Amino acid sequence: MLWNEETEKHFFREALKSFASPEQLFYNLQSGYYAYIPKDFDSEGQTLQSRNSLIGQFTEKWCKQIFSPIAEEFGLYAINGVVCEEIALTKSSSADLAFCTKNTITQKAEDIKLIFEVKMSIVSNYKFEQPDAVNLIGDYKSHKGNPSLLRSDSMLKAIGKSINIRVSGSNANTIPIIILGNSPITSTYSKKVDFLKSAGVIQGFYSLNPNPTKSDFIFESPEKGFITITDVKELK
DNA sequence: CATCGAAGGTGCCTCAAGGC
DNA sequence: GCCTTGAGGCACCTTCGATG
Repeated sequence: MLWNEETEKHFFREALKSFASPEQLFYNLQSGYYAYIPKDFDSEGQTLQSRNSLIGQFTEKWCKQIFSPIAEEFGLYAINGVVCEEIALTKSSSADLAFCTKNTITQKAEDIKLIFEVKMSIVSNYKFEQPDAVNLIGDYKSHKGNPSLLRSDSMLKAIGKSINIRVSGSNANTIPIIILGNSPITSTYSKKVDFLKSAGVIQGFYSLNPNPTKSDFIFESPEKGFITITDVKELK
């Protein structure tokens, strides 16, 4: 299964059940608990920070799970947090996910076959009702937050990290880099992702969320530098 | 045990472009 | 001309790992 609203509800339910308080996961507004600030709502001075790390770790593990069977078919391991000093993957800035020939965190460059950078977050908006109900109240166009690849910051971070790998030495030249998101991109990056692909810097930006909204969205870029994955077969 | 730095993803502010 | 919309950039807070 690719990313959908159930995935997001699952994240909230599991986090609430095992370790997180509602205040860590949702905005606590006067009218209730919200995943994002709905448009036209007052944020009441809040900027939620406590969810960031949690959703970051969740999405990186989620990507590992969905890619593991594919890696195995190629005789490779899908590993989170891969370190390889010679291509700028340090302990503090490791590869979110990578396909490797050996099942270890620290790798030699020649054993890394594919690098993923994960840039995913909660996409739609939800309202939490005590004790454990999480209900969809709108897609990403209905709230103030820009999820995943729709944020310029996220695109710049992904591009910057990829360039950092590319300029670290000749060892990094032949390893493909894929950016994984769960939202579309903005129109202003459509041509840029195609140029990054043709220039050989980043081999693709993939959205693993087939239905981010019921209204219009950018499904793919002209040269397929950005694509929306619609089933697991296509992903392979 | 304390400190520091980096990465995680959020809302706010500004400004330019487009619609009327 | 004014108003709306959206992209870009910034500051923010939390967490975690490395280092002293």
